[in-house]
Amino acid sequence: MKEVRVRFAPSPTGALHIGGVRTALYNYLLARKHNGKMILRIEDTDQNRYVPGAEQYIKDALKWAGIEIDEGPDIEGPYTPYRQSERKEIYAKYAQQLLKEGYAYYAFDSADELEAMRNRLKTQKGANPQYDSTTRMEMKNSLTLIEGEVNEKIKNGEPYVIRLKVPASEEVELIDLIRGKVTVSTSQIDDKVLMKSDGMPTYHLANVVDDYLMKISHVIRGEEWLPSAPLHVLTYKFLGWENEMPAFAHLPLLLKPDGKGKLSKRDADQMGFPIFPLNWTDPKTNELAEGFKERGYLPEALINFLAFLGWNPGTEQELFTLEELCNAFDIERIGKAGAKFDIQKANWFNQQYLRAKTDEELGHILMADLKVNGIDCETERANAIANALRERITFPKDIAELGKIFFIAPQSFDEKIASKKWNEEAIAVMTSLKEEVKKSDELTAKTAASVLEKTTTSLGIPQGKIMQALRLALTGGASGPDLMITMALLGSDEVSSRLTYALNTLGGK
RNA sequence: GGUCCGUUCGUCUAGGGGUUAGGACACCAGAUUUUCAUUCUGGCAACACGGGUUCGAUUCCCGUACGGACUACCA
Repeated sequence: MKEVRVRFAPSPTGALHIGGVRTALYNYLLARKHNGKMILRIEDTDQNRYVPGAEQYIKDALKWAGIEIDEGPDIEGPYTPYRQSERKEIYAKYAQQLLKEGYAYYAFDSADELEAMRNRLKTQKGANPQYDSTTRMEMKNSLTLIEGEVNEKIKNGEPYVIRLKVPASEEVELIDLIRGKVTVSTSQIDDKVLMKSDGMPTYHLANVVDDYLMKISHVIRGEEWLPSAPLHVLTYKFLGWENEMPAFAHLPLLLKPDGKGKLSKRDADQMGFPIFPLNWTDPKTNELAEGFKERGYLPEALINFLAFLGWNPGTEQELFTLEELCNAFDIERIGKAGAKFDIQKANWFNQQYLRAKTDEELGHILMADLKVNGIDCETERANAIANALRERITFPKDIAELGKIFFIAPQSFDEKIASKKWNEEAIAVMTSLKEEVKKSDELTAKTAASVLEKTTTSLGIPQGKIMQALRLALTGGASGPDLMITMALLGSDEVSSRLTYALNTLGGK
């Protein structure tokens, strides 16, 4: 089998979209599965849309996601350079070849002239106005102008583009690994611009030339490229590379969570979830878009989630490490239909991966978060708190959020619970408990339980009736980790003082 | 409008000519937890529609509907 070489070819026009991460991931998975190579190619042929920092962002994002690049802009490889803007002459050379062999032609039409042509054709019923075999002879190009005129214009520096001369009516066939055979008539394809007037190639020329030169074996890209894929096939043929053509796989799109359509930043903003892997500040508007990373998503969780949006292993295993994904991945098992982006499922994955961490790892996160707020905590205690909280967290920040009760005594109390549970019985138990608790110097979950039991039985009050009140007094809230563990973590002095405060504030004596 | 692609629970999906159409998320209920969460058990819930082909179609074929992508000197 031919060496598997795949490429992820983003355009540095802004932050990397989450859908782009998935495309990169599928490429990476295929490469790793077959011990092949993953290539990063920067498609920066549109100088107008170039955004400084975007390329670095893309690299950083892939790195964070765990997607390693084997060849790319700053990783040595046999087919440098990997930035298309640095390969201008290469494309020009192949454009010349096409020109010479009659597969392409010069065109001098201005933007206004093109628009006029489209407007003229639009009025005709059902017609699809395009620059193609039916219209090219009415336009200003090397097919309609005499040779001398063409040379003159070029010599005079008149702007021109090079267009592909698409045959009038031929069936172009393409085998897509996901969709099977796709057939399109060339009558539906227009004479696409290959070289722009600024001397840069368009995507259509550049991707074909580079994929061929870089010996790409599989082109895995979004479904939005499917309509132009036949054009690319045609280009391979005209360049004489039909036999070396890569295999194509067009991925289903990531759709909006509700309604239909491609997932966009707007949707994400509206639904309150990120769309970019990392924080991104738009250099034009200075607007900051929070990334998945900063929001607290673990890369392994996001990757696992993304992998399952459009692909599945056919087994009932849901949790996959990146390595397991590499082994299990199979293009054949990619679905055909678009997948709606359900952030709840992503949250679930995040929870799974977060819980799988050790107390030490979680404790470390807690300590770091506390430090930001000027709170110090010993490692051992942080680990114990992490352990108590581990089943209740979805994001790393939840540990500090839920764990702050261990460092900050409640100033106020949940009124609903207070009115419901803070009664005479509760007051009696708390009053007694605050004294009893002081007697045991080492408060553990076990001793806390026995002290509480002793107190309640001596007062003849069932424990269940005052548990909520106790939690309220200790934490100010109605939910949290195991109460006995909470007491142990607080220590007898703190328990006692919080009970005192609660009695003073909520009433008692 | 034209071209291409698609359509199994609310969501991600498995399956595939004869199945009680399976799993996961979410949701709901019960159990456990002397509290909330966790956990466990259970429940709700799907083959877009119409024609064929066939003994039999959710599965194959054709239409229809619906949805999406594309339709630039953007990628």
